[in-house]
Amino acid sequence: MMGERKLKIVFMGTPEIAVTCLDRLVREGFDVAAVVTRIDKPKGRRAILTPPPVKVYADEHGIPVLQPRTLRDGAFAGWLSMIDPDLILVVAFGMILPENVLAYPKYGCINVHASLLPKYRGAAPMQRAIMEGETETGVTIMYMDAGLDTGDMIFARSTPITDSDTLETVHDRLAGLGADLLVSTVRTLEEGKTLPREKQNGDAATYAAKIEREDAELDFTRSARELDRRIRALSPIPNAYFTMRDGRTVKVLSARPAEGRGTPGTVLATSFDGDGFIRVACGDGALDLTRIKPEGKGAMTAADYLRGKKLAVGEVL
RNA sequence: CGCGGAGUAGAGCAGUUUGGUAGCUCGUCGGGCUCAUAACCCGGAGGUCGCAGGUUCAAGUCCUGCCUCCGCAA
Repeated sequence: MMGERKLKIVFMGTPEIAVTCLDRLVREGFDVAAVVTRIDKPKGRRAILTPPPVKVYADEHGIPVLQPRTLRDGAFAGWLSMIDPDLILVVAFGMILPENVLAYPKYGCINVHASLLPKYRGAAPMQRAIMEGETETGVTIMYMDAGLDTGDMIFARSTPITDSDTLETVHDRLAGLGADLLVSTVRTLEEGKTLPREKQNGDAATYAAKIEREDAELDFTRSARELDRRIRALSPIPNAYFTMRDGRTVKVLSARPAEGRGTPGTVLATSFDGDGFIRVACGDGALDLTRIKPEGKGAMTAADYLRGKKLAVGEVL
């Protein structure tokens, strides 16, 4: 086609959601000249050095990978001018881009963020949105600037959050939407057209802080609805948990709100029907725990747990 | 050598301290019974107790080495 120009792209990203986007770009035939991702980090009990998903993908597809320790030195600047990209695409990268990098590509640095900006700027937008009981969320494509997710918005697309959504389902949906929008974005640029550009309303901004251990703790004095959201927002990683009287920890893999009342943390009822459930009284209502993972054990249904451990109507927390 | 829990029937567990015939709750198979229940009653099958070696008359249990799973921490 006339006026089309192939843009040389550098892709920066780290986890799965970035792989989804990168994969789509590659499949669509865009010129991904190189990938930048974070350095391998120790994972698991033996502290085994594990490469980020994006590195694994890039290696499998023969795309050059750079894993800089910092972006703020001459080495990175030199590498960048050697590649000389027209456009930098960033998806869940995990490192701050310094001014000289932001200013380098002719077509700018474009980011995919998993929320409807300006809400939920920051590290854990999907988890926070589910936790807060939002009924919809989405993805936003934006031009990056020096602030944290504060750049001008290009495209956005929303998706509802239902009562049965978990981090996993929302993540997968947003990854798909993000990849779609990213493709449209690059395609528009290659067609020589101008992208829409809208400033964020900073007054409406909220911040989605990284999930800390304390965020995953279930406090049964809170409402059942709230706890249910927290469980879904942290499933399957890292999973919400509570601590039993003996100090052992129990992760709640899945649960659902139920009728019932009592002193928070009290077991109100148990069932062996199907997967079974353990009904725990909350500050408001009750929660049926259906799949759990006791400390040191594997995942199991409530029924399985009850088969091995006698549970009367005693307290839990 | 980061800290800790665990591996026993298809599932979840007890038994290990004080070595002495493999146990519980389910599931499963066969039979009976009920309007009904995580139903109930009767009977049966199903285990090289993670792997290897050692001690012992005798090891799920004690000793040594190894493998695997899980929680915390990074």
